[in-house]
Order: sequence, then C-alpha cells, then structure tokens
Amino acid sequence: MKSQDIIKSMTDLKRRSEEVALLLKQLSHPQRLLILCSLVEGEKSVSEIEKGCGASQSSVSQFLKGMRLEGLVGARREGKQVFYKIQDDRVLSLMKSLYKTFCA
Amino acid sequence: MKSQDIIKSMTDLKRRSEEVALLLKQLSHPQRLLILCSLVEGEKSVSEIEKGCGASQSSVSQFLKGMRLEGLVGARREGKQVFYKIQDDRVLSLMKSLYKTFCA
DNA sequence: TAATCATATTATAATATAATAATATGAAAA
DNA sequence: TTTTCATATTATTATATTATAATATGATTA
Repeated sequence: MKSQDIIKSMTDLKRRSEEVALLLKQLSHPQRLLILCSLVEGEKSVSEIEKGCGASQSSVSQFLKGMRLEGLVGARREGKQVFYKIQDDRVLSLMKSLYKTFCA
Repeated sequence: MKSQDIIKSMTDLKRRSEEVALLLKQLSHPQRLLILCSLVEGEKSVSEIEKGCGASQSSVSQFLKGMRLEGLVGARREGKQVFYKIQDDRVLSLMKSLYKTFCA
C-alpha cells in the first residue's frame, strides 16, 4: 500500500474511531489478550481458558462476559461446561496482525 | 498464513501480552486514535492536531504527553510550535492493519 | 434430594482514566 | 519589557476498570 493510500484510508478510520477504539479496548488488557490468544486455537471451556491464562475463575468469567456483550466471543453451554469461541471476524484478523507486528 | 501457524504464533503473543496490551491501550481511545490517524499523514503541530481531532487543547496535550512517555510519538520544538510525529514503527504497522480490518 | 462441579453474579475496595477549568511556561512580536 | 501565541501542567471531579472475596445458579452425580 502506497503512502498516499494509507493517508486517504485514515479518513475512513477517523469516521470509525469510536467503533475501532471500543474493540481495541477489549484487546488492551493482558488477560483479555491471553484469553483471545487461547481462543484462536479454537473453542474452549471456561476452565480450559482459566488454565491457559492463569487468572482467577471470577475474573475470567467477568472478562468473558464483557467480551460476550461486545460480541467478540460467543458462548454455548454443554452440560456443566460453557464453551467460548471467537465470534467476531475482525478479532481474528486483528490477532493475526498483532502477531505480524510483534512476533514476526 | 495457515491456521496451524497462527496458533503456534499465539504462543509468542502470549509471552508479550503485557507489552502488546500496553500499546493497544494507547490506541484504544477515540481521540488518541484520531491523533495517530492524523499523524499518519506526517509530522504536525499541536494546533493542527487539535483541529484534526476536535478535542480541547488541554486534553490533546495530555494525550500527546502520554503517548510520548510510551515512546509512540516524538516531539520537536520549532519556535512557539511543537511538532509531533509517530516514532514507533509498530504503531504505523498497526494503523495499517486497522485500516485493512475496518475500512477495506 | 443432597452433594458436587462448572460457571456466573454481586459487592467492595483499590486504582486508573477522563473531562474540565485554571494556571504556568517559553518563545516571538509589538 | 509587556503582550501575545502555542503548548504544558496542575488540580479537581466524575467515571471506569480491576482484583478479590463471597455467594448464587444450573447441571450432573451419588
């Protein structure tokens, strides 16, 4: 992408700044990021997620609730367990970008 | 990138979650995002930035200070004016990704 | 139906962030 | 050297977020 095109596209981003900021806010906490990292691997139960990110049961549950409200993740109950997965494609796309920027 | 590779890369992202979250946090406010959008176009004075994002003088200055502390932007004084620009390449890279995800 | 497991909710206290107004600084112009 | 302009800082209040502990729910098992 050429420099000029980037600049032009930023105008679009401005218009959407509130929407974008809201989504970024969800990603901008270490533990929520870990939860989403974990879910990139696929659907997981809450307790699996807990193990993966080392946070308390309560806070994982609260984080998941928040992300569910924002539509980032979706939930499905199966017996005692509840399985979460990433529901918003933009999230997956952003996670990939983050990897490229920070780990490549 | 294949699904398996994404998953593998998430492990790296986990390790860096605090660093990444910190940076995302800076982007996760509409006005800071607008400021950075504006700076994608190139170096700008504070008053130019103010006009571009419609926030008060004080809050723009405070936002810029915060982003300067985190190393996202750099400042240069020229007479009465202070010019800011994006200093962290990861920011530019993320801005591009954001465009792709939200505006393409 | 009582006990247990997985998850969710509530309440609370600590901390962080935001918006705003008022004031201060530092550089140039009158 | 006073005034003005551009920017920065400070103080304050309002609001949001976080961590934690305690409790509740809902589904299964004994």
